[in-house]
Amino acid sequence: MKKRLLLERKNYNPLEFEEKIYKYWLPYFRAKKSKKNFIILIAPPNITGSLHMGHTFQNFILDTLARYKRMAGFHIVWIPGTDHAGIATQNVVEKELRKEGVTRFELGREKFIARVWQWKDKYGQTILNQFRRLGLSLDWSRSRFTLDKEYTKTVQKAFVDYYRKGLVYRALRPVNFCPRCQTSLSDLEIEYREAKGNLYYIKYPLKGSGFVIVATTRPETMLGDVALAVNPHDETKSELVGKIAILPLVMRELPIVTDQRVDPKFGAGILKVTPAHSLIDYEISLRHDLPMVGVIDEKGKMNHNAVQFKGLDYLEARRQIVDYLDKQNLIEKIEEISHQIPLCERCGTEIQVIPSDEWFIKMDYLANLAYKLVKDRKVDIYPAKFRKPYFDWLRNVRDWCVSRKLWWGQQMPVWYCKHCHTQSFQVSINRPKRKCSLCKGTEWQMTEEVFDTWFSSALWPFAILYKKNEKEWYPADIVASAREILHLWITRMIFSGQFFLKKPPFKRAFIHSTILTKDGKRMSKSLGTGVDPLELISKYGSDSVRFGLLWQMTTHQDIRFDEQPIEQGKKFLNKIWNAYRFYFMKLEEKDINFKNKNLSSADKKILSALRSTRKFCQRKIEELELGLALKRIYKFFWNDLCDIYLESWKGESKNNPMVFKEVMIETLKMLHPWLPHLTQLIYFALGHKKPLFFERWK
RNA sequence: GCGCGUGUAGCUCAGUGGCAGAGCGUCCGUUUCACAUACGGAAGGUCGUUGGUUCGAACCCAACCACGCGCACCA
Repeated sequence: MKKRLLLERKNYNPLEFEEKIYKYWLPYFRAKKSKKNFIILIAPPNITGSLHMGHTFQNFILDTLARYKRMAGFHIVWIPGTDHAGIATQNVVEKELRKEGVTRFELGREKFIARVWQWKDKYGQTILNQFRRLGLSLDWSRSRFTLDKEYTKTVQKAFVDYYRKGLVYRALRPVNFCPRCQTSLSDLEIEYREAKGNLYYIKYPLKGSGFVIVATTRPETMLGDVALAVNPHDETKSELVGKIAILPLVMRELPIVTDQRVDPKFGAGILKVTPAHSLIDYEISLRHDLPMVGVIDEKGKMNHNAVQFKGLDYLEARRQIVDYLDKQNLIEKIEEISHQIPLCERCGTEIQVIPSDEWFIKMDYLANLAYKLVKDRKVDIYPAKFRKPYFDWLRNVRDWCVSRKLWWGQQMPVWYCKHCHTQSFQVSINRPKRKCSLCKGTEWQMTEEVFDTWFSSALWPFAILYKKNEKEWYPADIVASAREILHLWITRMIFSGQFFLKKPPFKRAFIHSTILTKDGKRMSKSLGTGVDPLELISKYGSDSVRFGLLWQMTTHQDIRFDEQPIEQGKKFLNKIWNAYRFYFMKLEEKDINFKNKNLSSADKKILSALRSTRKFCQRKIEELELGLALKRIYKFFWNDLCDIYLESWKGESKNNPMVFKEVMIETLKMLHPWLPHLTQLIYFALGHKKPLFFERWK
């Protein structure tokens, strides 16, 4: 790729060169230990899909930063990887099976997992190849997967460690349960949908005489009622406190208690307490020492506590119970309301809250760790407006349910006695040698439960950046994340890192804006509102797309996607290409006297503009205001350099060729983080043989 | 309900107290020897609304309206 190339072509076509240039760079992306490392923690994409706008945007930001830092003298460490994405991947493969008419249960655990590995081999690579197409400066020789052997071991060890330090417990507690996925879910894996429903006002007779009215949207759970509750400050209800109500259908006696979680303005101002099927009710039951009576099982069917309704689907049970109550004249009225229904984030099935045997991590100590690190600025959550939601979440967080009854994930290092089953367990990586404390048996079986995929993600920085007695790149300088996984991922990495390595896993967490559709809606594959970044790249080239996205980037506002700035990017590439052509032509035409030290006024102006632009950009890049920096460079290039300075070279010119030369190379360096492929190509054409990112910004 | 953010040209957005800006789009003109993916020019705005502070407000303050997001509730 010589000078000739530049002179021959009046126009630049990015698609022609980008992939070749990327291949040329690869060996130079190797991570190595250095006194001046700049370490980036990648967000490993799920193996479920292909590159979307969010990945593209996030990694363009990081790559631009990486190239800038490299040109400021740092050695970059940026290691790629993919996430097994437990429930998400399991569901995609299940969907595939459904087309073949097979369920995962018919296939069996082992065969099913083999199927998922097949999926992983096929699609896990796809998304990484797409990262290459973006031009990211990643060290491919160290790529990791969250389910590789070493990683799994790290995850299991971490759990054992938590257990030994007393942060893990196993409990029968109501949890969010997806009847289709057949697993528990954390609060963060649920989404809500607005739906119309009925609010049933039901008469509960009082012991002695009279009755109270209780409103509920879910009459079928009333068979699990163990109390009624009113707000302690609700004077209109105070004479009820201490009385006993009778649960219709089963005639159970229900004490009437007070609890502040009751909203006196909702419904009839009386809450039926059903600890087995509501998290709030469960909390109330702990405060009042109430039992838990479950009536719905994990398939969403009524269980033996539901007397004559046993075996019915919960919706059918609701219908029959309302029917029964109505015949007994116990329905006061039915109101139509609009309320939020909890759905499984991954499959859309309505969530049931049911009691289930699960493993929990105590959050108070860990939440406190995470809180302090950000409060003391040991971790910079940036922009600062995300600090408040971070603190709020940690203040209110519940214990973390980390067990999942899925098949795809890291198996928990928990062993149950073959005879006593879940009554007796050991927590250890290897098969326990101890005797069972109940039956003295010595046969242990590893549990089929796996970890919440976010439990493993929380250990990502630890697993990929830290190795004892070897190269250590922990902690990272920066991680970038979408807003929606602030708690799911960022927060949990912070306390996990601090807990295990006594150091937070990164110095700065950058929460970048979201790319929305042109009408400000969420981009979603299923709604068909997504824009495929790869299509854009094959239309305009990677540099143009990078330009277009970064051009629109701000740190404080979401982006409404617009193809136009990408188009503008492509034109800009052409403008740059031609500016360098012009430079060549002039140098060839003129017999340059390099000893000339005189500067024209145009020389002085362009040097000054170059300096101030560079200074401005350095400041803005550190603030991650890449959009502002890019706009400034664009303006400098088009107006100061092309419109004024290059024009001043036309005709008779008193400009100094040395200045010309310097300005053109310095400008090329300044452009490189934004337009890496093009600038590298021109750099070659200028006669250089090394990667442009080895140059330094002055 | 609580919190965060946004509202500036047809569109996407810059603009932190001193003459309202950019890119695209639109209209008119130009193939002049780097680039028609270019160049020259033009039209286009009650800066969400109301009030306040100020010599002066797009910018600071208050209230309101609209939109987006997060959290909680969702019995």
